[in-house]
Amino acid sequence: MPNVVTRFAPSPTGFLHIGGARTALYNWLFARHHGGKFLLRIEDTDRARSTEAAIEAIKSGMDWLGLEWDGDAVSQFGSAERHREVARHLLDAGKAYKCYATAEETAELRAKAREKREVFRGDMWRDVEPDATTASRPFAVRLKMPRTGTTTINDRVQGAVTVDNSTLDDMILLRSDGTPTYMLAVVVDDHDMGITHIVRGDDHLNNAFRQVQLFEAMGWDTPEFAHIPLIHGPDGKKLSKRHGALGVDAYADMGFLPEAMRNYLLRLGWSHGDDEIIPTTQAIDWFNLENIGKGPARFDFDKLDSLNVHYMRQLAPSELLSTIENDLEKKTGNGLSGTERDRIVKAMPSIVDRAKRLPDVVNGASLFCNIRPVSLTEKAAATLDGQQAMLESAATELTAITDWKQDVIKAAIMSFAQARDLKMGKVMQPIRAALTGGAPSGDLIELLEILGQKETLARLKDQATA
RNA sequence: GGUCCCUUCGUCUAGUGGCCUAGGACGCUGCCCUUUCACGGCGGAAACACGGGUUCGAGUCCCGUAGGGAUCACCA
Repeated sequence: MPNVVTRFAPSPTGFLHIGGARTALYNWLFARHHGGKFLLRIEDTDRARSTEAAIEAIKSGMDWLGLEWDGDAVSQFGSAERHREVARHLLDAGKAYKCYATAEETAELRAKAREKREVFRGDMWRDVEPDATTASRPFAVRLKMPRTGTTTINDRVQGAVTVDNSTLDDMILLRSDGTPTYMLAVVVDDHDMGITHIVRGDDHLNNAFRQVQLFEAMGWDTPEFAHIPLIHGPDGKKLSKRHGALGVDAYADMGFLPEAMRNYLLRLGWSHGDDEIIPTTQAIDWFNLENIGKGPARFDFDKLDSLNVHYMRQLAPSELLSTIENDLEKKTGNGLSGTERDRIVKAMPSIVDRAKRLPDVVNGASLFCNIRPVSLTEKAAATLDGQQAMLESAATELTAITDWKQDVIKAAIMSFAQARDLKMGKVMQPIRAALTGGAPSGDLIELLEILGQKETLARLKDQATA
């Protein structure tokens, strides 16, 4: 398939939500798979609702996801003159006409038609000759839709979908203030930008039939369409803010890795046999339009989490550390020292073992920083209550160790417990509480070793004297 | 309401008429490992929306019913 060109065309009225992110991903994947181009076009023809902040949010969301677009992002509004020119051309060719009805009149007629259960085509001026009374009035430009026959789209996802032309309305191309509508703008832009494949949400499927008519009126080739099903919330209803209708930046903040997000979004509505773990390079290799599912999919945080766990474990300890470093320093309030860094890298495998999201890693890693005095949870405080003397002598026991290694430490603690006729748990639990303050932590002996004798003793003594 | 689309375990899905006593993943769950938390290992429960056809044979094809969704702007 030569010269594939796809595009992602969001309207800048908010952040890049999860559905848009998936649409962008599919477009990107398809283009990369075919060695084609992936373009970004901002659909900002609605001046009132478009904001610069939203444009930035969309771009940064795509950056985070690693969806690089080719060339500069295009502003649809910037081509308004070209859109008007096309409308004029259609007018001259008799394929469009001037409609002098006001917005209010139109709304009224529409309501009536609906009451009578008739299709509203908006064609009240279609066959009326303009006369002296209309000459000075503002007008909208409408496309003359065919009245007979059918239009069928061979959608790459939905299959062949046919609609009666009689249900198509004479859509507005130019508003009465002379500005182009989205319907006109998309078609013109998609043609001008040489888009070969339009991959978008299936909320646009109905629009596609009308857009096809516009392509044909201009004598342009119609691109291939692929309308992908929408993403729903966990309850099967439309995504709301309560669910996952957050910006992708929110997912970044929650501590998901972009690679995990890509894998999740890819599998949400697309499949490749039984494969679940599909890194991006593999995805580019495999992606196609045919394997996109037809039904809407629900968003599921658990599955996203499990993918996130997988990709966190894929990262080398030092890589993971550098991705959380900023957050870690924010948490501890200090820059990372060399020893702290060494401890964290050493402990990383066990930290990651019990982490689902990046903040879990941050918390786990923070235990290996110099964070004295350790702040205690209520539970930890209760565990420590009355154990001061025991901790004191345990610390003394540990001070005697000259070879600070796990097996040596373990042996020391065991003999310490035995000598006092204490169960291991009775010794381990207070030590853990003193060292971690009650934060989730891994193997205690390993923690001691990595923390080092000095820091361990210091933390123990903090609680022993408390 | 009109038009269009969709319907396999709780969720994401495999399945393109016989390989399906329906497979995988997440989640749930039993056991094992673990003198701590988790990880891990081995198991388990769990679905073809319903009703008619077509066919030697249907999750797979057709029709109907039900349910869900999208859309019906001088928004995009």
